[in-house]
Amino acid sequence: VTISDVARKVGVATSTVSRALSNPDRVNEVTRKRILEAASELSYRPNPQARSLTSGRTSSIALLIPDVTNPFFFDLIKGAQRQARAREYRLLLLDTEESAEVEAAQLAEASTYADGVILAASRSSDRDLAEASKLIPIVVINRDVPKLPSVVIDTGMAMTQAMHHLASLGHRSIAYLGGPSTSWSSRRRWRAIQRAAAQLGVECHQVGPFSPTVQAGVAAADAAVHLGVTASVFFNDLMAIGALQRFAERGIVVPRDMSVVGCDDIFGADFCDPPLTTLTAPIQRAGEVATDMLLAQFQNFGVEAPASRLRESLPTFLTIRSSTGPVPVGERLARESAAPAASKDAKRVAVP
Amino acid sequence: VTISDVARKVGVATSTVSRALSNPDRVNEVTRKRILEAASELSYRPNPQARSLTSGRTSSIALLIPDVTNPFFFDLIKGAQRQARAREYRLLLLDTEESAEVEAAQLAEASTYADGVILAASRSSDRDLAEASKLIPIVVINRDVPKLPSVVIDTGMAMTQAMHHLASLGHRSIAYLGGPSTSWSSRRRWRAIQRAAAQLGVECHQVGPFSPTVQAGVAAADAAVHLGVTASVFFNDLMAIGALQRFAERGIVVPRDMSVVGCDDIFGADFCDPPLTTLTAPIQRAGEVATDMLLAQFQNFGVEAPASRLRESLPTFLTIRSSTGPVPVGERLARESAAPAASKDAKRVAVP
DNA sequence: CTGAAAGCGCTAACAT
DNA sequence: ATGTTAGCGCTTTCAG
Repeated sequence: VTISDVARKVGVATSTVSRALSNPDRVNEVTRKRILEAASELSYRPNPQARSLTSGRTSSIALLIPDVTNPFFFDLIKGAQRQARAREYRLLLLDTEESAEVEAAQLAEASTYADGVILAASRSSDRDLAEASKLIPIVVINRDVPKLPSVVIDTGMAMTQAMHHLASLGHRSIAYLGGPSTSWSSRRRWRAIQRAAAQLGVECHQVGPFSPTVQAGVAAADAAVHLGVTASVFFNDLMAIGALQRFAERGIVVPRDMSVVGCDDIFGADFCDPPLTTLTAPIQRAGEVATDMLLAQFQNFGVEAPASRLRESLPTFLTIRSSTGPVPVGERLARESAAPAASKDAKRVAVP
Repeated sequence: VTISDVARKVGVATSTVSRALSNPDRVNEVTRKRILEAASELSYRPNPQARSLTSGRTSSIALLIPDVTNPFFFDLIKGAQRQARAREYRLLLLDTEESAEVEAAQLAEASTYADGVILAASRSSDRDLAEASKLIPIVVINRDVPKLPSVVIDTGMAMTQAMHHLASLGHRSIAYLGGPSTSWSSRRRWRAIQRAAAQLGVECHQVGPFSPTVQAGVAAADAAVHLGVTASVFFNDLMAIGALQRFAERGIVVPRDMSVVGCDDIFGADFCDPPLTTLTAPIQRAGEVATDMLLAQFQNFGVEAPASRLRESLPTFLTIRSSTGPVPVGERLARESAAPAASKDAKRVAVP
């Protein structure tokens, strides 16, 4: 059942039916009513393919994600899905498998069947992204590319809070277990840590890179122990959770022997053992905002262009649970006498 | 850049280009090579909309899920996404918001832009599903609809194992905290429990329905306590995890005072406190299999029809962790004298 | 406000 | 093996 079936039934031209459906106000109210009625009687459903062939719009957006099983992205998907649906767009889910090449390929392909792309935690270079953005509107999440609209979850403030929290508990030597080397977020987090550490006069080390997974958290835990720190800040909750298991395995009691800080507050962070002190990120909101920004780019209905912002920054906050605690007094004394003039400079330690 | 640009450049008809791209073996090898070359020089990309307009195929399938944030579905999404990609299909993700109406609407719409639909944990009636399957090929997951291809995760065997496990630990009174009343899976689980209970001579009660969420697990925990059972089997891990938190809150030590069994073995089941004894389900595999079954329906390339199976059953197994343990001897004696002739019949208890 | 007509980019008979 | 010719279902000028 096509548009011409409806046209025939009503006794008008197909173009009138088309208008009645797409530009309701450019057609007489009475005829429109008759058309709508006939359409529903015939249970007519417009063919999206035909529509996009002429209009150029596909009413769907693509969400590119490095790994769909990473719980961090669940809420992102949820947010994007919800907002897309609210705006009558379809959501295509693409997994880039943590690979820049796959990402580029998906991006190019998506440009043929989607109106826009949301790119989460992109692994591509700025150059490639700029290039791709000529093909199709893009919004990046947790990434800062010149000229590209982005939404970033800003962990800076909360990370500073976390460092103060640790310092106030007596920690003087802290490790940052970093994420993938291609991760813009990880670099930012480390910078925030360094800054806070310098200000607080605590020693901090970066170790990594690690894959942002539970599995890698196990290795990261061992690295932290090897460094001899009393507190470890992990790139994300996934790693922190893996580390928690590893610490338990090695008889290292959290938080007595080691304080642990995660990041993101994903599903599970509140019920692991012990519940994780972490940086709570508005992930779902990020998905919604990104979707809105994307749609704003191709929905400028002559509206007084609200000068759609190019960069939306979402704040995080520190959630203190049970994985952080005070440094035992005995240990603190021992450490202080052993390292009377702890360097104030942040150090970078590589792990093979 | 369209197909005719390529045709002009090579000096052939558009149809030849089309063939070279779609039916490579129906065109001379030399010309095909020249066409492919020209295409890549012009960086030609076929227009999927135009293609589907004529061919009728859209190269995309839709995955309908009651709630994208439910971790159970993460792996399902992963499996479907992966397999779709491998078969060069796009995956549209649709959230039905646990509602039969939304599901029906999405299903109808999807039939206009997708080649097929995977329907996970459908909330619709058999009748509606049969109706919908006339519009578009459907594969259902965890559901049994006459004539519709399905993949079910069969928890029956593992549930029996779990009951044996509990019985061997001395439990004689067990609660099943059920899922949504529309959940086919929940009904099946209860049946398996009843059967095993009868065989083992243990008393069992069903309580519910509950929403399959952490939040509802809290309420379910209280219901289990109220029943005075020594072991609770939850519809899924989400509920079990919520219950674990509630038990801790109320000072009920798991597994000393209460044994807890979950279902699915989702992300988190292994690191909650205590780690959950649960029925491990091959969820990702289910997503892959469902995708395969769906694609098989419209990819019958004249192949000797392998009589594609209508029902694929995936086994689960019992994973014993730390949330189940023996009934304390004192308590067992007390119970036995208090209820010397415990009923062998399963009882259903409603909770307001 | 409505109709006629010309495509959008591609595929699929049907010819050759 | 390739070219010709119709469309697929819809939108969109351009005329009335």
